[in-house]
Amino acid sequence: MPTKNTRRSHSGPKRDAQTHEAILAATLALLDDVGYGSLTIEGVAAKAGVGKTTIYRWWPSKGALVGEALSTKLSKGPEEETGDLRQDLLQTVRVTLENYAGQSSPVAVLAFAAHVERDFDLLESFRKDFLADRRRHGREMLERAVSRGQLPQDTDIDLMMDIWAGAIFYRSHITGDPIEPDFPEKVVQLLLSGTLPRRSSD
Amino acid sequence: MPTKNTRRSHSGPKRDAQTHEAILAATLALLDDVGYGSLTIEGVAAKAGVGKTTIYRWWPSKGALVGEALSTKLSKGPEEETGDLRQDLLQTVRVTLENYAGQSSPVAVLAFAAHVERDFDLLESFRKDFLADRRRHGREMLERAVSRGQLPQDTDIDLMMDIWAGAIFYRSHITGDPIEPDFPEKVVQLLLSGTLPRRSSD
Amino acid sequence: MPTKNTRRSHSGPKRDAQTHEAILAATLALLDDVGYGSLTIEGVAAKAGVGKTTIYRWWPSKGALVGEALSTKLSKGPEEETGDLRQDLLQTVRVTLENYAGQSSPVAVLAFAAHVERDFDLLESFRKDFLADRRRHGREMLERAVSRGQLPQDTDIDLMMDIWAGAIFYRSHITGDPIEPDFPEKVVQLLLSGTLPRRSSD
Amino acid sequence: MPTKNTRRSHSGPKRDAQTHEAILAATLALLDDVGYGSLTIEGVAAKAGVGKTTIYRWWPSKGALVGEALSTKLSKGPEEETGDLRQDLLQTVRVTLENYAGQSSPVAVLAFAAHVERDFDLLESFRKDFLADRRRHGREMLERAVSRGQLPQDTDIDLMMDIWAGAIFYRSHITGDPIEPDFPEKVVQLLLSGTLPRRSSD
DNA sequence: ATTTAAACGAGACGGTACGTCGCGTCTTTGT
DNA sequence: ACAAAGACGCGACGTACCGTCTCGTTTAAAT
Repeated sequence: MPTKNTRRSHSGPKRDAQTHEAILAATLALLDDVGYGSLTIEGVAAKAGVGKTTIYRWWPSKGALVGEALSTKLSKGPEEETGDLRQDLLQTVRVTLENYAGQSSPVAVLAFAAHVERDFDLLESFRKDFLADRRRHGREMLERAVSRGQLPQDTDIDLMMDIWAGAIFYRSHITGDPIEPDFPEKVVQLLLSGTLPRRSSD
Repeated sequence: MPTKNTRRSHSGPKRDAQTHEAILAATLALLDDVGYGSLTIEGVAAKAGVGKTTIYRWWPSKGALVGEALSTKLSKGPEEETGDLRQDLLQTVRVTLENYAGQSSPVAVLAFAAHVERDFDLLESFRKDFLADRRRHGREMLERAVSRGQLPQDTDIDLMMDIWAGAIFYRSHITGDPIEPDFPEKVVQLLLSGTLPRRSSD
Repeated sequence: MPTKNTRRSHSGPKRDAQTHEAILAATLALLDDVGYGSLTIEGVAAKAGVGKTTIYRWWPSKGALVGEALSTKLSKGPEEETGDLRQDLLQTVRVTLENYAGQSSPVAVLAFAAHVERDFDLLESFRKDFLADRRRHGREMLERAVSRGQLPQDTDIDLMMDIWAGAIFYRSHITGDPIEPDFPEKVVQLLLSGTLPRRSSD
Repeated sequence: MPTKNTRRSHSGPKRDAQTHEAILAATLALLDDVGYGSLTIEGVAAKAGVGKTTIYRWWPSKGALVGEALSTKLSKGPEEETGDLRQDLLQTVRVTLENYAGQSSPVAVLAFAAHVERDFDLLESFRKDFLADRRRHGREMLERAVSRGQLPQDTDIDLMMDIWAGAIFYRSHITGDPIEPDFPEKVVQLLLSGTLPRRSSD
């Protein structure tokens, strides 16, 4: 069965797909060029060759616009799962690293998150849509590891995710220290075995 | 007739200590009320009963002003050290938690950090002064633990600090999930022993 | 003894005279160039090399700005009076002609009047200040003529003024017919003696 | 299936007479409500229940639309002529008074005239069609009076018309003074006999 | 004790961007 | 097929703050 078009009687959004994409592209370009704080709707409009009105018609605020633009860029997780906990964890950490510290406009995530904190509506959709989508894979992967007995029944999955995401986020945006290629391995090692020496083999 | 003027100023540039404090206090108050993004120099000046000029005389930018205001609020670490690694770590994590997720204006930290990312001069002093001051205690505490043999020689101290600070930062500012009272214990436990079950007692 | 505030009447408007004049000049220039309807505050600001804010600080609306600009251009009446009714009337009609149909920005008067009709505050000041100032001379001149017996006691002075001003206004702005040099004489002649032939000499 | 649609129009361009009238009616209604300056095409379209496109299809500009709307409201002159100059003049002045100062949307005439001054095409048709139509009756009436010897051969008919129309226009739109019921009589008296006392009877 | 130079409050200034409104054109959609 | 509905690029609106710049007025230090 082809279209199950849910549009009722008529009209619908009627929005111009090309224009829409031009706006998102201009937004991402300007995030790279000038950063979130200096990004202006007028600037996006000019760069996209579009009227300001068109932007305001579809996005209620700069935050919402940037949020959608970032959504199109950030991965929701690796595609495959090996069943090997350490390997799967490593894959997931690497995706997070790419999302939060990759070369292309990662800086904006911080400013976007900052902006979002004061905008309740946007905060809702940021957490419900954006974040939840990107945490789902990791959560399910860990849940499977628990059910397979690779992790204890009482494992705090949220804590694990906050630790790896937080470490990446904090290092890349707050301390600014370089993130070495073995950073994901180290994080995974610490997550699994901690820092203290083990009596027996690891 | 005794002066009702309590001013006592002296050193270097003739700046008025009362005025200075009124500005910082107004800044902190407005951070709480309206957030970093909506904080304006004009607003601070009005709230402090001060001319804009006076603010611009002493701080080059909104970021610098907020940075100094936050510095006066955020702790540099616990005063004492027990020598018990787990206890000392717990104390330090709790201070970080208070700094980043305490009730009073913690939100601004995120926005401040976001702003700072595009302001190179400010970024420098933020990392060299503000952050380094607040990381020094934890680093030295961990270094002592290593030298006492409580932690392996090759312990990645920066990684440990990024993990606890990042977890707190990420949960309080990004996911927004509640932080339970046992959160520091859980973080410390994971930092020390990881998630995997140990063969022998922990 | 508390400080008695020595500030009493000072500060005042503190406005920049040069800027003020540049704005009025730019306004008059643009009235000539593009007309009242197409005159924009942004245009005036740009031409005067001034921020929009400065204009809005001192004038509440485009109408008020144009009103003041026109006030500086339009004469309040001839300086001298001969006592010869026909001559004095002629002088006054000629001033009105120059005001309403002179080469420099007379067109704007019509549009200004049109705008003013929907702006009650501006209408008040237009009639109380602008118009009254420009009608005073004619009214007093005619009153003196009445008291000298040159005109009947029951002369309707307002009607006379409306007739000559209206004729000029109507011809120059509504019908657009050319106004010949003898137009003032013809108006004065009609005002004094009407159109019908007189039994005796005129 | 027979149409229950009562629309019947078709001649020339296929324009819908009902729609056309609805637009003109909405235009007049909005002229009264908000005035010429605040009248918008979008407002007319909304009030008439019509698409903007339809308006733009038939009228090139707001001025043209208002011009046509006003044309349908303003009289071209009294129907009968008595041959008594004073009476006929009085009738004509009264019609002009009703057109320019009557209760229904007279204000718009001024604004329309103002707009028209900068729109050359519209100005042409305003003067050639609208005005000429409404001045024809007065002109012909006066010409007949001249040919009957009731007025001198060299009477300046245009001047007479400008004087009564101008006086009405000026008083109602510029000075704003009230127009008493005997205003037409006074104007006619002055037009015919002037202000100066006559030696013999009037 | 008086002078003097700074720091101060106030706020005007030239600007930039805001978010809104209406323009006149062009496209889609439903009857 | 036509016209309503309305999206579009555009330009001006009037507002809020920016950071700079005079203005007098304190006020503490150096005469």
